[in-house]
Amino acid sequence: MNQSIDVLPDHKKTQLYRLRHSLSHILATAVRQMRPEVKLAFGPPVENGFYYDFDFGDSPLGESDLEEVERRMSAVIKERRPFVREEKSFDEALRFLEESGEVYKVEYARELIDTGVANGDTLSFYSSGDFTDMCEGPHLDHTGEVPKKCFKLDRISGSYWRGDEKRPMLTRIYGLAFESAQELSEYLAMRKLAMERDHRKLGEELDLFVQDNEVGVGLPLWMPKGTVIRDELEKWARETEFLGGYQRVSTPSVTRKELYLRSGHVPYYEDSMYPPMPVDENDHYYLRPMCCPHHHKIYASRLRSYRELPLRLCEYGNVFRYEKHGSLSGLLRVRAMCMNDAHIYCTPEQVEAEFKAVIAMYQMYYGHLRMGNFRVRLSLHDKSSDKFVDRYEDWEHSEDIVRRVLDNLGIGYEEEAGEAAFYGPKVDIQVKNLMGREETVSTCQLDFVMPERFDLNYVDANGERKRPYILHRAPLSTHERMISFLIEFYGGAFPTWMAPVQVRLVPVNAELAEYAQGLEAKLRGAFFRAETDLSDESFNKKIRNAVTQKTPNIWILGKQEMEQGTVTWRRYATKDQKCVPVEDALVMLETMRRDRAMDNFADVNIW
RNA sequence: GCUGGAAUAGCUCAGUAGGUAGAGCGCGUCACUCGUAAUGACGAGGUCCGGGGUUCGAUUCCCCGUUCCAGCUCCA
Repeated sequence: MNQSIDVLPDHKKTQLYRLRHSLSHILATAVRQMRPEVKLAFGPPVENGFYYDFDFGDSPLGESDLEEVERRMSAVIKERRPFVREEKSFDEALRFLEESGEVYKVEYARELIDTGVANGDTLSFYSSGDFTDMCEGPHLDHTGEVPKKCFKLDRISGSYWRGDEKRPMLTRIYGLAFESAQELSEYLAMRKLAMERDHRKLGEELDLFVQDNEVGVGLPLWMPKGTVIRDELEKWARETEFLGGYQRVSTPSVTRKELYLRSGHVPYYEDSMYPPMPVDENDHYYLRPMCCPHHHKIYASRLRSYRELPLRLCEYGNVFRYEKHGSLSGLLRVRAMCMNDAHIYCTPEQVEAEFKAVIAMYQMYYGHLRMGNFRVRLSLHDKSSDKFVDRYEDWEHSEDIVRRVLDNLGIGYEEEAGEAAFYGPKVDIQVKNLMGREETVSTCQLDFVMPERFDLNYVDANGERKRPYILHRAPLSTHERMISFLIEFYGGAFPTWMAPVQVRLVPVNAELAEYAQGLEAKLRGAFFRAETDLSDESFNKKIRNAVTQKTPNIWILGKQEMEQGTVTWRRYATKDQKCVPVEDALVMLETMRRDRAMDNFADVNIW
């Protein structure tokens, strides 16, 4: 969609870029053969391929038409049509587009001209055969340069013109394209493999969570095994927060409207909240979409001295957000979630150090979990939007603070305007899931608005009342989102400390059952989640079942082990095994649990 | 919320040119008692998503709804 005609950046000069861009023109050429009346919108190259947006009016193409489109594209490629660039003056360009009825192109051309993005006094067009499109290029020399079988139409879906839901809904056709047939098939194979790790699929297979229509959409039910993972994360957070000087609080999930009028969430974010519940005569209650106002109220419950600051209040709190139906997805986007929330109230002098400490905590968590596949986004306000509070100097000031913290820590980040919270800038950890959809996992926000709205203050050393700053932070995100990413990232294989079943005891035959159960009791006595396979299955099948469930540790018990007081310990991550005396094995397990060893990775040595 | 697609056994899916359905896995029973990824036999499971319509008859065709999937939008 980025069709600015500035000097071409490097990535646009690559052969792959030209290939994908040319294929989007070839796609449009084929589509126009089938629907001569079609109106063209944007058709850029994108990651893994290209797309083109069409307005089909009353005769849309559907999924079943893609095969024919692809056939026609191949025919165009065979014709070796040259791509010819032509510059048209502004007037000429507009006349041409208007005459061909390209209303979307006309709008875009006018915008390029009006905003001065079009440098010089011309707009460029590319023609290949009878198809001409306004386009900055570059393209292949001719359609015959498209390698054989290097592309595939992938999906067809809707998209709004200019990404604006108030404007017409267009039809977008996505294609995959690579420089060779082999790369395409490799990509397809990779994607197929990746889908095996889909948290929705694994969540069901591993019995982690379910959704039930009678309960409601976007309201997952956590099964016993999934709850183990939540509990372990929470336990870790409690320890980490205790060491970080946080204090735990507990606050309710429903609240009077008054609170959200004060915070400003009503009316600004009312659309994203569950509708209010009428209670008593004139009172309305909301399910809370976040915990902050409750924590602010705890802060405000009495006068605070500077000696108490920073005050760090934390809570794994349930929050409820009325997300749009079509955006719900597994655990990734839900309407009820449990958030690793905390609010830090501090003096202006303390802000930087506190922000730094929070970022350090993020680095610790992400480093430990080996979640290296994220980008850091510095989310700033956007002056042209009315979504943000209107306090220019505070924005500049607080954005500087956050930027400075990131710079000092040497953290690479990308700034994005318009992504801030309405009350302040934030640092977001952005992670892509298997489908390539990027979501914010964790966020840390600097808030200069709520202290005033809630009239929060503290008494400084001189006896004067001052406004504190507030940091909002959620490094472990919500259980729902974090665990959805962990499932996919780990392929469902959790480290021992988080695993629903930590040790699966597999007796070689029925005679060993009693011994196995004794060992299980011993493990459970030491608070390990151990299970014995007492089924009548073959030994091979028992191993297979334990492996399929991705149990991190299988303890195999045969006659020899019983006699020697050992276990044969098979690791999931490596398939290695080792015979270990029972007492030693217990100590090793204790160590793994204490250190939260990431033994789901093969390079982690546990013996 | 919007556009498109889908919904058949617990799961993955086949099928019926309109005459109420089948496989594999899983589950149950029995036999087997087994040393590192699937022992064998038998059996039980279905309002073919829900509601209307057309029809002698609808899982199949039409309409409406629900849910799921993909994309768009949104995302404190």
